[in-house]
Amino acid sequence: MANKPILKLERFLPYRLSIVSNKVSSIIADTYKDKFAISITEWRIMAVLGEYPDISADEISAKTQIEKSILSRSVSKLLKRNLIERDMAEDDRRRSMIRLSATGKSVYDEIVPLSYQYEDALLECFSEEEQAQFSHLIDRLYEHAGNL
Amino acid sequence: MANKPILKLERFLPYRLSIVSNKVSSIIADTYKDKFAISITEWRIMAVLGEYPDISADEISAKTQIEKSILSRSVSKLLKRNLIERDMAEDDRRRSMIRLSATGKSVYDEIVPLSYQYEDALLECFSEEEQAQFSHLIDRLYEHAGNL
DNA sequence: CTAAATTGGTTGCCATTGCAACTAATTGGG
DNA sequence: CCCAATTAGTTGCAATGGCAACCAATTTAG
Repeated sequence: MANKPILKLERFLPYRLSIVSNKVSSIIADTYKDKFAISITEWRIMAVLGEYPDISADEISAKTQIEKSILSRSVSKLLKRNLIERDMAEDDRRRSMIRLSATGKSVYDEIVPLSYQYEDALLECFSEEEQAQFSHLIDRLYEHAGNL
Repeated sequence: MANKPILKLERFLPYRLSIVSNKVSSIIADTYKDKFAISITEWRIMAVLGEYPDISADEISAKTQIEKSILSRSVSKLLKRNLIERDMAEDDRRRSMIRLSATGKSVYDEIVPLSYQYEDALLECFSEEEQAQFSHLIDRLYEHAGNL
């Protein structure tokens, strides 16, 4: 007769990964949600723009893994709130060039330290060595997951 | 003058955690989505029911971290598809007692091995020792994140 | 050149999410 | 007892997500 295993959900690694990731993301989101009314998606867009000013929607999409329709709507919203600016590329009038506005930059400058603070607080449960290990393992897992 | 750091999103741990977790979850979801038309949420419900038959919606919610309104709707859907069964508790007619139906159980029995297979495949990029380490670190991170 | 294919971005539409308000059953305090 | 508070679950509603169809600009092939 067939052996029928059960799944221990709370020990299943993909599940634990998801739970911890969601918890971390939602705590972090709370640090800027209340103060600036910015969503996770919007923050990710602003974050890459802080690092790479004047990139196109497609490039933002590539860097953040945000799907292009979602990105398009988020960009509209951020434009309306004057947190970012956009104009079209000279050489290709389909491509947009997006950057943080002055307001957006000042919001960015406030959120970045908070984010690093939270990351530090989160990782303080690990030793230096464990932090490095964990970081490395996450990178490898990500790479490996891509080839499945 | 103020020192204004930038955020390297792709190296920011909460971000990497989220990306890898989403990738893993979505790959795993594909293994049962096509064949059984079951969503991640639905699968989690079925998974805990396979492990703990005849528990209430509230207990499912506690074990899966699924918010109760979402749970309620998912349960309705699973009932309609005859994947689960429900009746009300004798001693408290508000509380439901939910379990997998025969059909649900057979679906469960098909998905569980696939899940374990995927987990193994995912973790094969780690040595035994690294797997144990990673698992342990995730648990600690989860616990620690809870106290922030 | 010009028509077809590709690319960058937007929009329509429907499913999912999640807070808040609600109903109904149960419990607890006076 | 009985009324207020709590608990289990459902539903309304607005926001978000994501596929697919679409438009317009650009590139490529013939």
